[in-house]
Amino acid sequence: MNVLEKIVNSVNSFSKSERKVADVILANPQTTIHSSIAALAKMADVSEPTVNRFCRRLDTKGFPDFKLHLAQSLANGTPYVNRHVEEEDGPEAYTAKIFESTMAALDTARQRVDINTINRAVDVLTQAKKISFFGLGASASVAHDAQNKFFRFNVPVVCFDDIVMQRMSAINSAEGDVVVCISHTGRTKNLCDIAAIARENDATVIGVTAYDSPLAKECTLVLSLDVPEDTDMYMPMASRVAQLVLIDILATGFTLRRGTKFRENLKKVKDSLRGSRFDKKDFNN
Amino acid sequence: MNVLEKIVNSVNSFSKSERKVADVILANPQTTIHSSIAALAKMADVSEPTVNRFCRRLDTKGFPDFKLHLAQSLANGTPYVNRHVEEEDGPEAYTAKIFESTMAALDTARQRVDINTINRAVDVLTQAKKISFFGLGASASVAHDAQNKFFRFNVPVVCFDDIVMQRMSAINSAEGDVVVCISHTGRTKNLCDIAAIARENDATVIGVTAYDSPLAKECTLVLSLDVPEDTDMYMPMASRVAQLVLIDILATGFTLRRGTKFRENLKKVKDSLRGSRFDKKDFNN
DNA sequence: CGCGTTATGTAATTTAATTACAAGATATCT
DNA sequence: AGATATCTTGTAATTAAATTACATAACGCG
Repeated sequence: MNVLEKIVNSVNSFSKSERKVADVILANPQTTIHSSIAALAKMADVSEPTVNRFCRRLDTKGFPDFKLHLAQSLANGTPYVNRHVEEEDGPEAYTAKIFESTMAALDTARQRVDINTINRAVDVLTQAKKISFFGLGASASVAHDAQNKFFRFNVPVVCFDDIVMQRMSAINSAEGDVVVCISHTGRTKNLCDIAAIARENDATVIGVTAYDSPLAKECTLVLSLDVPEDTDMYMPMASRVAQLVLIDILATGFTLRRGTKFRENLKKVKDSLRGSRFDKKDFNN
Repeated sequence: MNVLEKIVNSVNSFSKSERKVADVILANPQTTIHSSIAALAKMADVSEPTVNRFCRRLDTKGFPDFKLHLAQSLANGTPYVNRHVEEEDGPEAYTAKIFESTMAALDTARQRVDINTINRAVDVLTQAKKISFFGLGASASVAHDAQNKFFRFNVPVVCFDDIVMQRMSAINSAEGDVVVCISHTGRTKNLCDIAAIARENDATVIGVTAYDSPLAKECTLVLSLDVPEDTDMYMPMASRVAQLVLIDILATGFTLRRGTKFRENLKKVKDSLRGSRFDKKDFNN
């Protein structure tokens, strides 16, 4: 694990003064690696030995060794760490934290996602007679987004964020149909029911949800992300971004599988939007 | 240029002893970063000042600084870059590329976003009598997501992805109302109209859109992201993720501005979801 | 071959980091 | 509540590391 993450993770096992050191380092990591122990101690308003003890607590040999590790962390591909937003944060602070936490979450997701399952999901999707995306609450917007993407592929795709519609749709599903159920926790009862109903009717059910959750058990294929979420905010943020990226990946896999001539079809859809736009370049939405 | 490359490049401009130092470092770079100047001098069979001079020749402040640079080189930072998906990419390749491109986009967005505007947007939102989120196409799901977030704050919030509804809503807006228009390009004619109508009716219009676009011109406040987009896929991907993160930031700023007691209210909303869930831990959607 | 220039090493100095210890704070138990 | 133990933290002393200043050696060139 890299030192930056380690600091963030063990932030509660720190003492008051160590905490001060951690804050200063996290706030200006670049400055830290070019500072002496004395300078850092002064910035954090603690004594030099405290800084030293802080370094040792993180399993480094001492301050110079700590700086080395820190330098590597910063240079590494994962400079982003999940940092919690705090009460007294100003706009710069929370903006930076949210961007960084999201990037950190995506990095984690990338490492944990199972490529084989993705590949199989793409397989199933490309052969689907009909694709349905179901989500509730925050996951509903992910489902909508998925619909927007797959709709461009000229395949029958529906999306419902209404339990009754979802239920009706699930009951009417048949072999060859693919149902994608999206839920961060995988514990939304209604959605579990939908998944079960769809499977009883021989549809293939793909779950974009937590590993080992009740919903996961109802699915044919589970794409789990297991992204750490900032519970302080009481809102799904990073997890939902990861879900969206996963959808992007499925959509991309889909187009690649369908080949070049299919891509031309995509371009046609995009061009069709041009009429609704003001001139200059071309682009979507 | 990283230090390792620099050593290799300037290997012929070195003196005999410096060359010895370079050889030792190139042979065991990992060892070097954990050695003292004395140890390295001994390994290279030169004096300590020679090592020091070697470091300075490479434009570092001295030996410790050189070790820092070397450590960073070794961490071989593959920072996130926007890598385009290609026809022949397999599942691992396109999965990695999409994750990385998205992270790169977020990184760009973070650097370009204007904190002042964010702060002002949060200001306006906290004082809003009513908040409306409008988007079309792919941006509609971003608008939905925003609604889902702000709805938890117990403020009057609406979201329409239908031009007619948007239009009616815009016409009925009044001073103190805030309208958020979301569009990647900012060239969707219908949305520009909506923004203009809302402003004519004294609403504050926040645009989450491209800088200097037709839509931007109609807005009171413009939050531009200017994220590079992979045009090959003909789908908005990274841009929409950046928009979502921006919404997260606005929502976070909102809750922070409203203070602690308000956060308890948020928790209440979250807890209310519990009944619809299977047990174990608690979380959203 | 001798002079000037550059390269290198030795020893002194300075700077930085660590250790040892003591005082203060905090928790725990009676 | 008070006393004792434990954990934190800081001050001062010590040690280690790096840098500088200077001297000597190697090398190139007329």
